[in-house]
Amino acid sequence: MSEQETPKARPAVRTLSDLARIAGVSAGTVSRALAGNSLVNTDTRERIVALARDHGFRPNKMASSLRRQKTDVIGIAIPLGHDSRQQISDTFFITLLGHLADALTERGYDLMLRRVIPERDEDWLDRFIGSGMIDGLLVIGQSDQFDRIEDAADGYLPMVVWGNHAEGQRHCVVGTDNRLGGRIATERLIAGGARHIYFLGDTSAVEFAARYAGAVDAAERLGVTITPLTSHLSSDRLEAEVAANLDRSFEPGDAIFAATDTLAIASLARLKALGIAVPDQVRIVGFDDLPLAAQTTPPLTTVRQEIRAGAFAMVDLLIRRISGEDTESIVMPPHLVGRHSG
Amino acid sequence: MSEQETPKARPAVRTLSDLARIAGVSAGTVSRALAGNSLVNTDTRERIVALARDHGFRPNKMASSLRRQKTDVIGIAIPLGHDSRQQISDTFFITLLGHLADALTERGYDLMLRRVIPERDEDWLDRFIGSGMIDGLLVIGQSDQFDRIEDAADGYLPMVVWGNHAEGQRHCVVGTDNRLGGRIATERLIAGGARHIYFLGDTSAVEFAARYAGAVDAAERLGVTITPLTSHLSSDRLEAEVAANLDRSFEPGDAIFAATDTLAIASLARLKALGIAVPDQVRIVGFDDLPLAAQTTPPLTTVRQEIRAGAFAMVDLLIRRISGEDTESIVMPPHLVGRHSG
DNA sequence: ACACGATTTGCAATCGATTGCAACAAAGCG
DNA sequence: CGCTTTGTTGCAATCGATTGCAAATCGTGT
Repeated sequence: MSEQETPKARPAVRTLSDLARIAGVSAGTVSRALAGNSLVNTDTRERIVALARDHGFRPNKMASSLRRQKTDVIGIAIPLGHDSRQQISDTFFITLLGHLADALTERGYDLMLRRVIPERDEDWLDRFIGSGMIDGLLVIGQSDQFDRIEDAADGYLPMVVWGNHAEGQRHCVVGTDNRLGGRIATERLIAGGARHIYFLGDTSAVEFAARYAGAVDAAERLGVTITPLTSHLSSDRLEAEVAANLDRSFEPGDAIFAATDTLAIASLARLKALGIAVPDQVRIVGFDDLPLAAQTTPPLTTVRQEIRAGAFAMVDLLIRRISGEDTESIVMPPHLVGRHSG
Repeated sequence: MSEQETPKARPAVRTLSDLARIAGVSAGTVSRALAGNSLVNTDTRERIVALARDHGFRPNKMASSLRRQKTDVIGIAIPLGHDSRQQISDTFFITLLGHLADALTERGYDLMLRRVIPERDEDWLDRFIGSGMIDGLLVIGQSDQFDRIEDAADGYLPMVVWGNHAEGQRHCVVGTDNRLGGRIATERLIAGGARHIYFLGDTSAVEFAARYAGAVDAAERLGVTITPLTSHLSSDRLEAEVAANLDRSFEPGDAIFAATDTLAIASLARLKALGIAVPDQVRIVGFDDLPLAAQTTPPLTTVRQEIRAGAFAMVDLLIRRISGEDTESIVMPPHLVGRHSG
């Protein structure tokens, strides 16, 4: 077994200079050859490339990054401000992350993921930016860090944020028109006969606050009562909070607008446990249109966000910002997906 | 607005030398001061630390990594071999990723995520390892890359893999005893009256193959028929494949063992659409015990994997490997969670 | 007053790849 | 044949932080 251990017991080619010595050229030439630089003679280049392959040589990325002042790595920060536990597992964020990974990989970037708990680390944004490890930064969700993000954006161009767009904000954001989404969800409920709407969500996150604001717009305009109920997204609290919030007597005309499909699905489960029929006794509308939303009983009526398109837009904007352009934000329209829950 | 733009229009302290000049010391001293090295005078150190804070100075991590030959970054590779699209969104993998992020952050590591499509990139493992960007590597799922992982493990100690453990394998793995899990799932179905079991999953991934093997063990021993049906996990194919696989006439005694809760939940939805009652006409058992499993109708009977414990174990092993120890694999026992679907 | 030890600081090499500039050779031109 | 042009290659500086070793400072003991 240990004698087998040396199929390639060569001195190990670790650096450009090692390879250069073997090839009988200088390190500079090897560097240029591997970079496909046309300055080197074609024969030389092919010989060097072949040698590199044979010896399994890979240039050290740290050294390269240092010299070029470019890492080909994009940072992804997930602030867990208003909800410090485990928001990373929220299906929506994860789906977005998956698509971002797709888009970035396609463009030749690696991604460096960092969970951030702003309460414990005031300095998270500047630290990440200043580390020199990343060429650009994507922030997934503003959480309650809107102001800090604004501050950072003043001095750091290559940053794009997923979240809500506010009038006159300075950082570049991609997201859904949350207020409009809240409005159409609420209008749907009211059109279905709702007279009293409970909003389930955590309004200290700006995205959700905007959905709530939209709901209030519609409710007030149409003369319907609306009551906010705070429910967090962290998986360890979600069920209990939803249960507590729904432990009330519902009357005809009551309805629920959940800030998130995750919350809506938990509500569905809770109501079933309580023996309350959806949508007959209580109507529910969610937000996101996760794949799961179509599979619940009854299938969930929800407001769709275009996650994949959003992810690709974020990457596109970021890359333009990296090259110096000061891009505008993108606000995507939400679409109501009418199914059977509300 | 643009006049406001310079609240701190100082020359910008970007390097150790910049700060050293301001502090009136040498770069070496600054480096030692910021590292908390006791060689420097306490007064000097405090002065330098304060100065660094005032100027928002952050040492360049690339330079540091290069010099120290240590990056404090752990790579996480997600091979999408047997299922190239979007496996990253599989809830199980994502949950694992979340916990890994927790554990690594706690230990002071950053994480670099890389989706890998081995078909398109033969060299993915050595490339990641050889890049010099990471101090260690976690691989989430062996997919169909078992042999390649074995090869790499011979020459690279700091690597831990989530997946299945095979007799005599050389790479360090953390995972559930999939074969045993498959067995107990199947025994449960048979105890409930099943005479013919359909296995839903993709046996080209070793983890799932082991679950199937366990199912076959139990079925053969107890004289029950078992039929494998190939269903992939990628979100774009999953529904159609499950639908196609379940588009058959079920007879009394038929049951389904889904390799994954995700598949089980999709099956539940499909059977409901077909008007087939669970568990009265067909019993179903899943695998993973995702949070969602408790919320389906009927609640899903499944085999639980301890994801969080597994994630922390992986990180623990990895860190010991980074410091040179050659750790053993960890195989965790699966637990049947009996609910109502099977 | 001098030597010696303990602290503290500076100097300069180092990590490995990249790249501007100079050097050199070969080829083209008058 | 001498001179310019084109094509290749080497040399050495550079990115920014770290660290072994030497040097400087201060204090103390004799």
